[in-house]
Amino acid sequence: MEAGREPRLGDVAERAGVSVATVSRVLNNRGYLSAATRERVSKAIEELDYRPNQVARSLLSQRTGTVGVIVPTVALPFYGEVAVGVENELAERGMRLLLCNSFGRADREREHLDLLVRNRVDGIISGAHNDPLPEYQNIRQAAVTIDRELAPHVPNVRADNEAGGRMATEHLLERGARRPVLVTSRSHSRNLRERGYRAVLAEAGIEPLVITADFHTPEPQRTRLVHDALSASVGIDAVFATDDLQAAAVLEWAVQRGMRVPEDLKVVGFDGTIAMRRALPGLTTVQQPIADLCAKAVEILVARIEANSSDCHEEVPAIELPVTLICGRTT
Amino acid sequence: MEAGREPRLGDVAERAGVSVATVSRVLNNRGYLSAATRERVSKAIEELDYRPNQVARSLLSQRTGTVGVIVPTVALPFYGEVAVGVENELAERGMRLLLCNSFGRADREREHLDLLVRNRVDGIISGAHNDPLPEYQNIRQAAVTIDRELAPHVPNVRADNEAGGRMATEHLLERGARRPVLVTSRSHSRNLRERGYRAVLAEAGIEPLVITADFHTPEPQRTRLVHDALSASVGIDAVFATDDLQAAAVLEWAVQRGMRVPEDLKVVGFDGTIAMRRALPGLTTVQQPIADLCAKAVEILVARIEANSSDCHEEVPAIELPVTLICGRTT
DNA sequence: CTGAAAGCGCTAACAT
DNA sequence: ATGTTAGCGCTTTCAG
Repeated sequence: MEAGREPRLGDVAERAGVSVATVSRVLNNRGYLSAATRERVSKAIEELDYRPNQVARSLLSQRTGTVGVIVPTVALPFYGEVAVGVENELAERGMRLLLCNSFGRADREREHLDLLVRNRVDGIISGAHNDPLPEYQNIRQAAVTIDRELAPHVPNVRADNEAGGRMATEHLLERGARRPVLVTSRSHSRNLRERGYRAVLAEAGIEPLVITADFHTPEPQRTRLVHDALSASVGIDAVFATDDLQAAAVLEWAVQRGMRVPEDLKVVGFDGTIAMRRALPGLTTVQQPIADLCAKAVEILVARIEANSSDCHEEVPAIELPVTLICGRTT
Repeated sequence: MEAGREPRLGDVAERAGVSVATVSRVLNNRGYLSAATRERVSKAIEELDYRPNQVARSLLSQRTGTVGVIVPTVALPFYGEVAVGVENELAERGMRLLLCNSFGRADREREHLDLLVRNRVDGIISGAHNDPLPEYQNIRQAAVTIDRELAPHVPNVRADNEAGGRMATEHLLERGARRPVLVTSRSHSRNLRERGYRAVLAEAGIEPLVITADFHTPEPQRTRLVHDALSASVGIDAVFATDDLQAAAVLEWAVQRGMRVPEDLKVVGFDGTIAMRRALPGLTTVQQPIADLCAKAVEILVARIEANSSDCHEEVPAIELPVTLICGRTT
């Protein structure tokens, strides 16, 4: 065998004194093999430190064993944890994860999508956070979203956001809040955390107050946006922030104004990622079951890959997993 | 063309009434083409929404355009940001990123490494945090590490950790600290942040005090470890934590003991990731130039891939990039 | 039980 | 200027 080159099936065959077909058979444990050849081939594989070329296998099998994951950015703890969760589930199945950060930019997501198709990934998990791309219609691979509505026929796995919104708001009222404000990324009727918040306030006869600071606004503008809006509001005594980083901005505002938490201001966040729980252990938050979300998403995706039916055109209801309120010192 | 199948070069050729070679030529813009054929082929490509099969291309070109990234876990902001930085740099070069989380477990890293080789990645960037694996010797692909010593001939890109340790410690002394403690993951002579800390204390004639809580200890044991060690020490008035999450644990300890920060206890962290700066905007920290580290790492890796010389066996000095002290309210 | 050969989708000689 | 063909490394009939 020539040096400086990855060993091939032929190298193993030569060394073991058999044909490539035989080597392939012991590799895949298929067909009848005499114990003697099996032994000799295994030894040759070992000695050459041979590893099958997955590229060649993929070309033949029409399966890459690779899944593309598109998220805004794994630099944010929630998406980082999602990537980890998905990677774990895939690894258990011997599959791999191609990482795509879209930064909430449609053009980036489009490019990534194109690249994933060219690389013939078996499936795509999207947690991107911009408006649905029409390009998703043109692709043949299976797709599943995490916490995102993409299209009626694309399965969406998410936390029970509305229940989470209700729990957070009810909790604030129970702790004596008179005027809980919502701080969220974007306000609209499909914002389920907002819907939970509004439902509870409606029941309590309290006027809602919503502050928005888009997810993808660069710092420090976003923090400034939140702080200014909070300062402009009167009689605020509690905040439900729809993610923990927004909650952090609220806490910072309170510190700068010399307000005591929770006496003067109560705060509840959302997500409860490992990183944020370590950064702000005192924060009351609604924890998403991220590992479960990922497990479910991968389970569904793999099932669709194996079904291989591009005719998955029926509508599918969203799958919602339960959240947990974690009480800290901020309420 | 048959339905439900990705279009192939042959489908395009048939539609355009030319041979596959001609289609390949317009795709790669190689050789002589008449404007007319070029036109017709482009039209066929467009109409079929044809995308070249990268798997087939890789098999032929012996290049996958894919790089494996091994980190402890992108759920932690520092590694999440590294993954984003690397992905960005790769995307600019039309390359892709295969994500591997090792969780500090040697067996996971070994499995990932094996998988990456089987997938014939062009190169590997490792930021894993356990002891160097001997398996790295047996692989032919180019490798670069970020903030990790792997082997003398593997380039290591990192922040100037020692200078960072010095800056943090000097800053604490300037602010009036008498007894700054070091809280770190593991204490040893190659811990450069610790070295910086010790150097400054030696110059000031102060006895160092080092508390360790391993990076990979699961919660809540790690936090408990830190808190107990802090409580057991007397006369502490300042802490240099070698990462921001450790710093958060220290801040939490101070809160629980009713200590004021920075009056009773001054704290400096390390990393300064976007997520942690949002979570704890008040924290004084030594910021790593993560984007620059990634840019440098990818630049070196790509150069080595293109050199294609498996004879990169010469020793290479570590590349250190400057850090920045960010002053917050905790000092 | 094992080997020879076709072919996965593409590119690059080599022809014409 | 374009077509024919071999071959990238592997799996899988089909023979023997």
